Amino acid sequence: MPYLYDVNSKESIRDFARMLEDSCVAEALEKNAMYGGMPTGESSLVPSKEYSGKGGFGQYLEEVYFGKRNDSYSRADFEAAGLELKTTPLKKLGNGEVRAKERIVLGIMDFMTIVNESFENSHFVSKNLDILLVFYFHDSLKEYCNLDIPLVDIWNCIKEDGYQIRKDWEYIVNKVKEGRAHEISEGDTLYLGACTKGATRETSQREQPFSPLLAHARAFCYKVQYVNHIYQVLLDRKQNRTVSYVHIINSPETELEQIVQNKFSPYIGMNVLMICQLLKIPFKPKVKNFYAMITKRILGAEETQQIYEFQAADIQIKTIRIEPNGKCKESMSFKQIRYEEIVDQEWEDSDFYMELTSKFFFIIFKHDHPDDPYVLDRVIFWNMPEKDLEVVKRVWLDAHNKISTGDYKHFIQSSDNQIAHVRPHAKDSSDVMRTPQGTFEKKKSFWLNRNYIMDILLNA
DNA sequence: GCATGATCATGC
DNA sequence: GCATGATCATGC
Repeated sequence: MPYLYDVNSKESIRDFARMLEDSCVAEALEKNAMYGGMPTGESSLVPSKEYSGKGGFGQYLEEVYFGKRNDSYSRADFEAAGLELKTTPLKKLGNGEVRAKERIVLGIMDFMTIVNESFENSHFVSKNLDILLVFYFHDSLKEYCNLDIPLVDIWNCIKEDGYQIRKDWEYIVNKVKEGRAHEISEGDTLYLGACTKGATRETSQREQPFSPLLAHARAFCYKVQYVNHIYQVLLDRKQNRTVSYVHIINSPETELEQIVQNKFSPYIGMNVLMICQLLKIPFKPKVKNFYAMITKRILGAEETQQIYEFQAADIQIKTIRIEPNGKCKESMSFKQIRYEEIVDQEWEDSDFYMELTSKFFFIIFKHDHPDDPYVLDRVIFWNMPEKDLEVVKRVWLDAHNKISTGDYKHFIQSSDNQIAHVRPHAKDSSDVMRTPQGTFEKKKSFWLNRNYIMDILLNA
């Protein structure tokens, strides 16, 4: 069969794939026909079998657009060229901004053999060096051939972010080496994550080499935050935009956490007013990005610059205030619950899970007297341990089930001591949101209990 | 106008 | 003193 691309050339495959950009499969095939025919000589948009579910669009694309049959999944998609095809869905937010809808799953981990691999010679690197990304707008009402494809490009994570990808890989593998595969969490790492694999917890338990405990089967993935970053970087390149970044990690030896601690250390013990004076930023603690701005400046970025790692991993900067009694005052709020969306979501694809498996950067202030200004006590990086995620999963499932059945009155409360709770988060009590039942209910959010936040600080 | 980080007000 | 519901303030 004549291909319209050279199966041995990444560039050729990419260029062929790029005819999908700002277009859709149906349109691109028409364009291709004008240039000399279909990739396989076929002219049908109808695949040999019906594809559906996760990965369905990818399989459809391989057959209908690239003229390949999906007979094997373990081989690289374009084996001869060393290129892996990944279709990745996007969604539009209410304000029109575009976000990745999901993580990109990169292949399952074998706990038993991975402990003998080095990063350079790893299965991960050999399989995922170059990935051909086809970003499309998720739309369950459209046929695959009509899905909008705004961006197509190759991502080489080693070239772009090699130092941190390597650290992430080694962090995950080290947990297996320490006999702690069952404690791996997607929140452990910045870009490369370890997401769970398998339908249920019960059927997805695997043995690990250095512990008798079974661990949840896991796959490497690009975390959803990193997928957002990839999309943004590739889009900026396509549109010839340049963004000014300050990189914290610039050699294999640099540790994000260490550098950040060093940069913050001169400011520990100072009150916020003094810090603002030194950094020459106005003291406006009510401004929404006030603490993000302080962080940026302390880490050496100008107002118009971004800290690369914070943006690429979407590290959540949160301030915590400790009162004279040693306790923190408030619970920590998260995004409001979209009642109509949550009922269709699985826990591990939910907004709350994505937020909780981000890395957190806590800026902790305290004061010894209610009238004293807050003093910077310390900063810590944190991510939620796997066992706590399991608890929050129950809170989420409870909310998920209650929303599905139309019960908006009996969510898990702070006093239930389940790490997280649900409570109102709105402009006022008339600020409501549509539900799957077609009614309107007060806007609510998930919150992390303030007791839990205090426990984190005590143990950190 | 809306989302969200922050904080208040009430009542047990 | 704390949980819970409610609301404010600001940026985009």
